[in-house]
Amino acid sequence: MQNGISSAVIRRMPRYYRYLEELLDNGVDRISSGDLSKSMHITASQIRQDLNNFGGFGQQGYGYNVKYLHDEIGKILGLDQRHNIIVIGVGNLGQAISNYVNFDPLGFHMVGLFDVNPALKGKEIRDIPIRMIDELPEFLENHQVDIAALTLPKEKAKEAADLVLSFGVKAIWNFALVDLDVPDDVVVENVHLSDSLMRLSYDISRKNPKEDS
Amino acid sequence: MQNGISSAVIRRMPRYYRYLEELLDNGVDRISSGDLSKSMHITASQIRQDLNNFGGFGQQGYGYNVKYLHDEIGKILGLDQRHNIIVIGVGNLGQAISNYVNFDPLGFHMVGLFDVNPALKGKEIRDIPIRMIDELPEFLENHQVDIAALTLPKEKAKEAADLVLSFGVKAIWNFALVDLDVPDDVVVENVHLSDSLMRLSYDISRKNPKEDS
DNA sequence: TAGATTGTTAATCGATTAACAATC
DNA sequence: TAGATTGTTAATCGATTAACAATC
Repeated sequence: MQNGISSAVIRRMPRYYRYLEELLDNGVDRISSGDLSKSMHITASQIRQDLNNFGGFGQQGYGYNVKYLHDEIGKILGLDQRHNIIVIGVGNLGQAISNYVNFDPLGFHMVGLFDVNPALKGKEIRDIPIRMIDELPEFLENHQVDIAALTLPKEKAKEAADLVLSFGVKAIWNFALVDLDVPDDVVVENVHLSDSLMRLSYDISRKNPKEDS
Repeated sequence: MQNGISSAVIRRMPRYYRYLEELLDNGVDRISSGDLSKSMHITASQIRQDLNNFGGFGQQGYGYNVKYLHDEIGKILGLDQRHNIIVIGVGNLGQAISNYVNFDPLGFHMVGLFDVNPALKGKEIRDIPIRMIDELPEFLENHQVDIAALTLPKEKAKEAADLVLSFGVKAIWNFALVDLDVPDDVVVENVHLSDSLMRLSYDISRKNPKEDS
């Protein structure tokens, strides 16, 4: 029931999870905030503050047990629960996401693919058939869908969002270049690739300024 | 030579750009911070503060000229300059990015595709042939490359990064799940899709808590 | 001129860092 | 026990919001 934890903290959690996983893979079984600090380039203070938003996972004089902390962060992030995902818009990006196998071990599973393009009908990606978008309502009524990934042009993204929301989907992973207005109980996570590219471009000009006055 | 502008501000700039573009498309030619505030759900104060980091683009009593502001933000983000991109790792994600046409109008152009998989050799995406990675050094010597997009497994991402850096590439668009350590004059923009999905998952649990205590 | 809205300074709020007592 | 390192409070720093004089 922990509420109101700042999004700055949340943004760092998956990164902790990743580092801890690597430590696990390397057979490290304990780590101090000081050592983690060095490898992550974050202050030890921030690490301890971040973790203590969720509970005291460490032990004075010892540090943190890697496996335990890893699993606890996993639970915080909801990775102990299964999440079923449908992908709406099976263009290049939609296909890439559907094919991406690394999501499965984290509990995210593709269960349905939808498009408007009849040429795709019946094709399969990792054994999942591509369905036409008009089959979506029936599908949503008969399957548990936790997340809808929107990988379609922005003009169509809004209606797709409205459609899935009207069938009770509560989470949208939005790759379309629109900001979706959704009710309070729905969550949206945006992945705007061109925004990312523009920030990179900004940093490039800043580091290698041409002749800006 | 504007330096030290906070990354919180930079993170918002592409979004302003997008909203202004939409206003332009709709034939709107002036906008006040108050009106923009309403549609973007940001305070008017923040909008004015953000913009004034770069200069006074508005006019008292009038607001901002949409076309002018749009173009100025474009310049700030470096969109007035051409950026040549190579994609290393032409798997599903690499193909998706290579096919994404929306980057071109922003000045980002794919100029080379590289992979290790011989089966891909000679295939083309949008008229760009896929080359083998051992052709990369020669390519870098003969072509202007501004950005290297790394869309390959994390084990290979580090060596790919080292390789392009040794040939003078100064910007990396990193989709691999590693944090790259790079020299000071190199910029890295990370797109970690699974991090994004984990944040979404966190928000889902927060809004619809199961039986957490 | 009167009204509107910016640019900018000052006030508030929140996030990061530092310090240290608690404790394993 | 002595040493190490956490959890947590206090201090600092930075970002957001509010207010208002400047000015178109």
